[in-house]
Amino acid sequence: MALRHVLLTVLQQHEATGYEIIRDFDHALGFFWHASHQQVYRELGRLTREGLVDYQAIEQRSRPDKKRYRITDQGRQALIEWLATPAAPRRFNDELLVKILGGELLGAERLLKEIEHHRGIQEDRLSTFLAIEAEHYRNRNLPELSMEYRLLYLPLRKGIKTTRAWLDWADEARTLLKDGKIV
Amino acid sequence: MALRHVLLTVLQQHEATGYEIIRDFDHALGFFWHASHQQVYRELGRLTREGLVDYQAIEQRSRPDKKRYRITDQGRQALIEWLATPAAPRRFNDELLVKILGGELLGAERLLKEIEHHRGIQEDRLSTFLAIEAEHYRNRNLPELSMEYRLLYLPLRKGIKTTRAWLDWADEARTLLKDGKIV
DNA sequence: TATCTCATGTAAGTGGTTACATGATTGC
DNA sequence: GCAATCATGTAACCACTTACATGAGATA
Repeated sequence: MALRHVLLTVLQQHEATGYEIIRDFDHALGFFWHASHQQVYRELGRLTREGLVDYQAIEQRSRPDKKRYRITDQGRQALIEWLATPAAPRRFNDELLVKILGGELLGAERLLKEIEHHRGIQEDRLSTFLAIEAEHYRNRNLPELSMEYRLLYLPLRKGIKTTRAWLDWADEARTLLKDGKIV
Repeated sequence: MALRHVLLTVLQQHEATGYEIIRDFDHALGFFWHASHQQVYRELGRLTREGLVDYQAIEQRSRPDKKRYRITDQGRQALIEWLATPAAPRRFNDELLVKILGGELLGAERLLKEIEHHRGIQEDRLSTFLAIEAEHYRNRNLPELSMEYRLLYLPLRKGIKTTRAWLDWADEARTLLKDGKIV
């Protein structure tokens, strides 16, 4: 039930339409949260019914009306309560590791190929992160930036560090698989 | 729909009861996959109905009968097909990072406290991983170990590297938050 | 006396994915 | 002419969590 808190957090920073939030999930927000547009619209509907957000309808020609959402006092209250309760540690399921467990059936060569495929994706991620860092944060005084920007720096740093750790692990995996030490 | 493939992978290595698999999820398997006992029993039921696994009932006094599951040829076939199709890259949702985004409302001090709380958990994880590595893998020739053990080494290494990256990030976060550069 | 381990399940609810639906405007 | 962008939604399905249920034997 954390999506609602993501939405409240975003709306606490600035008003937004569902469409805009969804766009954010494909960009900056997407580095640490994913949600489909169906989820976002549904949750915004619920939050409205429960009085945690409200919206101003903006008429448009030849398009569905925009709904510009705002957090309400009640919503801000709920957000503060959530922020104050410690998050449960995340457990995550990693398909690639399962495939490694099944590696005997697949064979070292095909396993390596799969890992290399993911390496490509991770390398792209890292370049994206580094480009954002170079453009927005390097050679700048953090206190000069808006609070919203500053708060995004820690997630970005986390992305950089964990992606590097992943690539580092992939190097090691490659060595162990190529030497036939594992499969 | 990947839980079924985890179950097939485990059963491909050796026969097991649902109970035993659940126990594994709390131990070695748990480092990269989590599933509740309800999920496991239900999925084993489905796999049986679909003919991908079968089981031998073992009568017991004063306890529910054990069901010792085996993978079938059809199941092995399904597993091979799944192994051969590349996994989609994982996207994951990180509550802690959302809280950082909402950090303005919470304040740097409470944010730090929350991060320290998670640090404790991650440090425990790392010690566990290192203990397992020391006991089972360090100062050993990998090829001497059973295939099953060897295959578990890569996930373990991944756990070690990513947990270290996490702790490393937490150090940085602490510095930035303490200096008041972020919040 | 209480908790843990063994060993299996059902039921209800929430969260998330996939597919379907509409329709004008802008850029290649 | 075709795809992408803007802007919203419904419906069906699947995954996962939480709570409830049983009951003996072993250990503290």
